Amino acid sequence: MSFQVFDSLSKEKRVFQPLEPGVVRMYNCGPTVYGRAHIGNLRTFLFADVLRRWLECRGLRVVQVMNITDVGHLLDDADEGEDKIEAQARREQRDPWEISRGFTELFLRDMRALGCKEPAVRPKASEHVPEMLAIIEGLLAKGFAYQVGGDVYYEVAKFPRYGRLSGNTVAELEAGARIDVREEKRHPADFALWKSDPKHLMKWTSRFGPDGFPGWHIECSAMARKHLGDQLDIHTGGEDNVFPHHECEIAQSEAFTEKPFANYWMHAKFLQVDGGKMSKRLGNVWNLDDVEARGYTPRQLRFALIRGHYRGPLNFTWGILEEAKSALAKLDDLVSDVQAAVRGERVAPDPRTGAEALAGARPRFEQGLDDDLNVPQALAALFELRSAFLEGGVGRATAQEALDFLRRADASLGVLQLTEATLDARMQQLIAARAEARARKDWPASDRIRDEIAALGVVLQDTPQGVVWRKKA
RNA sequence: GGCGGCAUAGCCAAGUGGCCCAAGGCGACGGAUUGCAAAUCCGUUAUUCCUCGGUUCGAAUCCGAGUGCCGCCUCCA
Repeated sequence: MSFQVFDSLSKEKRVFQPLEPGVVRMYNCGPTVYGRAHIGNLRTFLFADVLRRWLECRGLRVVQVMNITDVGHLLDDADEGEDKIEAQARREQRDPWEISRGFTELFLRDMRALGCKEPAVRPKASEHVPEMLAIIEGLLAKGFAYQVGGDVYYEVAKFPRYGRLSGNTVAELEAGARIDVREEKRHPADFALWKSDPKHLMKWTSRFGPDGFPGWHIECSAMARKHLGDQLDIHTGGEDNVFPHHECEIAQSEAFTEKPFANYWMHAKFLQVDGGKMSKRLGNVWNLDDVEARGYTPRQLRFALIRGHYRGPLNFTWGILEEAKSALAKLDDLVSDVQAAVRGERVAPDPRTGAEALAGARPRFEQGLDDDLNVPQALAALFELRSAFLEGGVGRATAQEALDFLRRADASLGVLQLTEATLDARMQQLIAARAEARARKDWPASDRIRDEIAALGVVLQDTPQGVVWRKKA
């Protein structure tokens, strides 16, 4: 079976085939660091992380590039010109560079907390201005761009494929006619490659003047090209990036290099909160701190956000997080039961017991992820394995193989807890003390100790085979 | 107004022409286990896939119409 991905450009599932055998060049549209990443942002980046992990599990070397947009993301794409980071800086009365540095730090911390693997490169827009200017010059030379005073615009009419990704062709944009006409532009859909404005704080000198700064779309074209070359295998982003951002990137990059830009475009569906768009007004723009303040761990959030298919809508509520927490605890139990069986605890007499269930779960898991990252399918395989082991038991040899499988499952999903839990001396003492109390049938004392143990995060179960303990996340 | 997506049990969520009287999860209910248990286990929980037509030997899956919801076109992953 081969890995299939849904390509939003061709709008069909296609077998994934890297341009260079064995290597995947992947560009993930990263955050604009003018604010704290919220759970909607996080969903998109978690999708990119799972994608990267699965490609690696399939034996491919992934060169993952995720940018940080720290300059150039205009508030208004129709170009009136305030930069989002500068706007935030003005609100906070702080230096824009300080704003972007601060939120970049927070973003990286969130990514680490959520178990996202570190990309090979995290380029910053502000450090790629010369590369952007090089593309702009090239586009001017080829006649795809034109200069008006200190501004440079891309002329969409010159690029016939404009609109292929989003369906917003030049003709349809005219029909829609919601773009403000700016006198100096030749067509309302033309977008800025470079702007000049003396009031700007983050600005660069170029032949277009001393007060220049880049347009929003050019940075990704420039960074992708610098770090991955003219052609990428995969380009990802949130669905809101389809238009205008990615449409414009294609126009810039392909006009400049005369080669197809990305072979596969993958877009994660928007996250909703309480059935609608999250909004500052409703106060439901949650971030990782809010989630933790409610008593949930980053790992639980990760599970909740990757549990559904990335192309399906996800309606976030505190309820689904609670649900995710319960479900994840069951998977944790599966892991610790298998680990115990590997140690020879609570194993079935026949070492091969459970082998059939494992033989069924493994391909189901793989086929799920191979089918455009069908995480729900892959997870179902894990839950089925759990039921089968509980019902029929697991032998020691099978347990060892199952543990290898779970390691692979975790390598791709990043949500399991595979480090073996151990009990410290104090905990062992408490458990022994409780056993003693139980032997004396001193139930009040036994229950008191059990509560104490529970408060320390360990749950005890009395089974016919003795006491089983589990750490609860 | 233009472009696009989605509608499956109480809830979340796979499946996209026969393996489906529809996976998996959460919850609920019943039972088991237990000194007790909020812990654990077992069982039950959609003859049906938004509605109405159509295509087909056969449709949740294809086509048409309708309804509802969502996204983009303006900030946003």
